[in-house]
Amino acid sequence: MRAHNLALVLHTVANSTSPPSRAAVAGATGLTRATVSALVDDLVAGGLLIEVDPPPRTGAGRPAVGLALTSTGPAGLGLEINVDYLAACVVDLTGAVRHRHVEHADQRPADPAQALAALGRLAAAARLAAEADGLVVAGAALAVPGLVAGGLVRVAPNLAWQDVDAVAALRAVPELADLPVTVDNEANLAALGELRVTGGLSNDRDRSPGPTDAGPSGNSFLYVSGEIGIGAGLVIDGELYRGVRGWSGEIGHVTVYPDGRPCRCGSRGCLEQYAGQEALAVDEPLAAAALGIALSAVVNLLDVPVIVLGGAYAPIFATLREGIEAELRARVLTSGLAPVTLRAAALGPDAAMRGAADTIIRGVREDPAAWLRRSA
Amino acid sequence: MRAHNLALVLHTVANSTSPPSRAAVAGATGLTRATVSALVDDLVAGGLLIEVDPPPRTGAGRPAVGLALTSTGPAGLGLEINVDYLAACVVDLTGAVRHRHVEHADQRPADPAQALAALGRLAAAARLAAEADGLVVAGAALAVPGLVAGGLVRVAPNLAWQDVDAVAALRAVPELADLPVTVDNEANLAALGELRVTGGLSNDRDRSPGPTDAGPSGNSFLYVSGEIGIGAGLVIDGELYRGVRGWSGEIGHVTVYPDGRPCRCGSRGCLEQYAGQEALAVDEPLAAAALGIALSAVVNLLDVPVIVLGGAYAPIFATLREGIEAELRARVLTSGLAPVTLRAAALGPDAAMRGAADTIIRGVREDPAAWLRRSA
DNA sequence: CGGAAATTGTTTAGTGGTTGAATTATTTGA
DNA sequence: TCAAATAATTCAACCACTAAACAATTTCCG
Repeated sequence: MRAHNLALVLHTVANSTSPPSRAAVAGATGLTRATVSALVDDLVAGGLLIEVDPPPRTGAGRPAVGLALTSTGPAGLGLEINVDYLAACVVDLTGAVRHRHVEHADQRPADPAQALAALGRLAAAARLAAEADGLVVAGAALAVPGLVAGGLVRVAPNLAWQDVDAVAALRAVPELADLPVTVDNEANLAALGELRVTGGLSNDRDRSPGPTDAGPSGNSFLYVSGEIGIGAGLVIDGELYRGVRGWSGEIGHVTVYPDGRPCRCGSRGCLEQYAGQEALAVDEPLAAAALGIALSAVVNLLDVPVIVLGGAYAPIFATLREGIEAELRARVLTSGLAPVTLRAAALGPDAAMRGAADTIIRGVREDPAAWLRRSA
Repeated sequence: MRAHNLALVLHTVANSTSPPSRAAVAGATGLTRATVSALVDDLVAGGLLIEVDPPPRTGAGRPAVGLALTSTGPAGLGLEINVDYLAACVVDLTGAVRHRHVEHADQRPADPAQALAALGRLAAAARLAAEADGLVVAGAALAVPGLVAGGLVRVAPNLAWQDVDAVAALRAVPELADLPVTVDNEANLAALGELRVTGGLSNDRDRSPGPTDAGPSGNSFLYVSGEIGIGAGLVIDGELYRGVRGWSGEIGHVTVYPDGRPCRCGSRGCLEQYAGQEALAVDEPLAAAALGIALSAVVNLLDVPVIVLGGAYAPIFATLREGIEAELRARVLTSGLAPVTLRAAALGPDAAMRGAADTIIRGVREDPAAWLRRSA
């Protein structure tokens, strides 16, 4: 219960636009001022919150003390390995990117061990730089362009990887040996990165206890990442849906034209053949129509109100938009009742890396009690 | 916290195969025997649990007292209105169907008010019969073949309904005036009915605190209901996913052949035109292929491990199976890593009605504290 | 200016619910 | 017949939250 309330308080502070007072937090959470005081004291002592200059005064009464997330506490290490670059970044509890290291190099000739060793060096450097700033790296997450299951990269076609234990390889680096490390699909993590930047702050779920529970749009969207392959990350009410075995989001192999072009996956008419980077370069209208057909299926099945186009789609969003929306209008059953919002990704190529780092700080935010135990 | 633990204990008892003792519940939940004793006493006093004959002895020691859900406590009233019948059933806390009333009659000539009045009479009779057995009906849920939003039936094409306030109509019946009533889509509720009968009992989510959290299949499946239209209900980890606005599951209007047959929704090539009841009667192999294509999209997107075919598909499952599976093998990216399980629905035409009743008793199970307050 | 009102934050007593240990109850087995 | 084993209850202690009083600090208003 204590753990839950600590998270609740932290969450409330994080989602406030201006530094709230203890009393404001109490009002927002429904807890007593006394309880919030006690919880806040713990969070301050544990280095998760700091007291800051009070927000501009409003009326009579003793002046409030503002609360904010610390920028010198736990941090997340976000890593990414992709076809033509390696990257690492450090994000602090406030969500600010504190360090960012990118190394451009074609990874395809390298074998997995080489690539991961190089990434490990990058990660170690980022960690060192972060700790010089007083940050404590709480964990690392790695984004890969492939299928991940059980902590293993099962297959990453564009890297020519198969059954690679990336976590073990990274933890073999001495400077990272003590860090908890996870791996995840690139599109999934990019979706989380997008969530943090756009919808992440206004959390519709724990709004004040209104009577109507017909949740408004909330933080729900499908992030579509157009690279050589096409991946998607589905976020429902602020939470990433990974699928039962972690293999969700393979929108690239949704059938668009049943008897169409053969795909490297063995099937025919996959979206990837019509809206992948190669096809995109040749025929944009075709890509838009194909995307529209596949996305209509998603909306019909899942009632997702927002679709975010990322990766290679983001820069050419304007030219794709109309073609996609035409298909959505025609093919989504409920398009007359409420339209589907289509927009370009806010984050550029950093989305996956940022999302990876975010999973770490999200972990701290959701279970601050664990962090307090650790730093006690 | 008390409320949470009450639910936890009730859940543990409900999901046990043989009547567990208080000590067994304590072991399974991680609570102390003392705490469980106190909680169980409340649940027994409130009429949710009963003490039953102990399970067969195992060794030395004081014999245990078995615990089980009462069959004379709260009950759910499940209602269904469909093209050619009205139905009502009463399900008790154990999940047993205690009463079942079906009235065959074509509803299309009737206007919504007439149909709902007739259903109201059926529901009132069912409630009366249930209360004669000592049951207390805790609420009612209605299944309709249409789109539901904000408690209203927005559109039910096969009933020719539009913006019907079915809840208000039912509560206008004097015998039902005091009952909480909800409405939901037929396929959604049928999926819940299926969940209760098959996967509902073995709940993978609160299994003992093992280290690996790579959840095994769990209670996740897509229920596809083939009627005149085609609807789907998606269950993820034992929970129904309704979509942000409650409009998920419209698989009938997923595009299968982009330039195919025109559909009454205004689009072209919708699944419904190839695997709806009319198309089904004409060309079964075509229906199977179309279903296979649409279902492949679902699996690629959501990584759903199990697909359940219900409604008109259930009786002809054997003839559809191979055609669907061929498409799944070809079109699902991960079909080589783990196959998709295809099976026929276990419940017949009662599925939606049973699922509706189940939502009510699920409500009681998930918040027993509310029930105790009420019966105190 | 000075006191009343307002607002924040802390202190203190009280309460609900859980834990842990000791106790009672009831059986099997030597 | 007594020891060991298992089930359930009792009771004191404790933790975390609540409610209400209180202290601190400001604005408002005469």
